[in-house]
Amino acid sequence: MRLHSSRSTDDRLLEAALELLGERGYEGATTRRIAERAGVAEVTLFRRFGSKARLLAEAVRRAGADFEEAAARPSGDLKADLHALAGRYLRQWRRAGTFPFVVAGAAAREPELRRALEEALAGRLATVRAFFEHYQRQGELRPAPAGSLIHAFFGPLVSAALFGAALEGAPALDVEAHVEGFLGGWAA
Amino acid sequence: MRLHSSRSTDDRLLEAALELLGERGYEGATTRRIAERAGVAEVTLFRRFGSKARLLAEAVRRAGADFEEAAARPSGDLKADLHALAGRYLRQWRRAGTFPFVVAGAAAREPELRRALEEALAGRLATVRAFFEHYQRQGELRPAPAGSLIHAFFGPLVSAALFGAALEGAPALDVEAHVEGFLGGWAA
DNA sequence: GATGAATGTAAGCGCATACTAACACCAGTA
DNA sequence: TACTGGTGTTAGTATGCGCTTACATTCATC
Repeated sequence: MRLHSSRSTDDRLLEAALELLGERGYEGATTRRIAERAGVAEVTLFRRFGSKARLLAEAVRRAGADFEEAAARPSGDLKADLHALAGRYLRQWRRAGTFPFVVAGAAAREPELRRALEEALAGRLATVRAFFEHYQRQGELRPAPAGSLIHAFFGPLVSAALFGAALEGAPALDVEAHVEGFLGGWAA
Repeated sequence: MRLHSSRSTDDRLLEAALELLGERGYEGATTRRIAERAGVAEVTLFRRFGSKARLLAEAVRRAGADFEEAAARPSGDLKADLHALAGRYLRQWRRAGTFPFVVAGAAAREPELRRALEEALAGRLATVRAFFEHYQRQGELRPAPAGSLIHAFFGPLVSAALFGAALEGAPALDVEAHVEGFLGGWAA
């Protein structure tokens, strides 16, 4: 399969797979529905990706790469960077809906998915870690372990997105206040 | 169904459902497997709960109640309370594995599950909110919106648990440092 | 010892799933 | 013209799903 990559067919399948993963979960993203949404015959899906598992793993890898593009590159102005980061991050989670939870849940029992997820997360993590370490070297952040900074800054964004997606009256996160609180706790 | 509640049968079904939800996801938690693990005939499951959806919703409600028991009751010593809270919370998430993500993902397409999840979360949320508001009244925490405090404190715990469950080399969370950072940002 | 509630056993229904086989079409290239 | 690679169409397969029906068994209470 995937002899000469006919890009647009693969693209449409991957995109449809991504959408349906978020909307319907792993088992709900059936090969029929994916093919239908992509405007392609079901058999084409199998011809090009071999199996549902490989298609979905590939789709997750691609979603990870998209996420990566918006990653953290220090500009020199820590506070401005944090604001921009938080905004972009929240927007991505909001657009993703339940997708990350579906994938995290399914990854436990789908080895191909798990590998794709680990790759995607590891890439993101390295970028973010480098971001914080940069500002530690500049002396603007305390020399705490990068893990602490990462969780202190991204954790509240994650929980706001998670509870926002799952619960109607979830408590809101004020980005302004969050950045202030983070700097209060971790600025040098 | 559920005429005279024969507790142990229901209990075993609910427990098995909870385990399988975490291990196999919503669709992977089949009625046959749940019944087998509970040591009960499949038909008994339907006689007592009527449908798979109702059984799983009930199981989620129960998991929420268990979580609730360990909830926050202010002792007067803020720092000690935060430590205890963080420890208990992390332990619960760790034991839960991917269960919360499975539920969050499935809730989007299973209305009964969604209602159960919303109930469980709303209960938890109220307790936690009361905890922070107590210490605000004592003048030990800044008078920020409760949502900001909740996300600032629990967010890092959630992200640590999430990435810990999904990724081998996830960055660790130092609870000690986390509480320090939180107080640095939000203590009055 | 009869009653009735809770459970078990066995068989199966209708349906959707992931995936395959066989064959037809069509565009671009040699 | 002939070939070839990508796709579509149609019709499957085997499997597992949620759920039901009919009948048998256990066991405490009256």
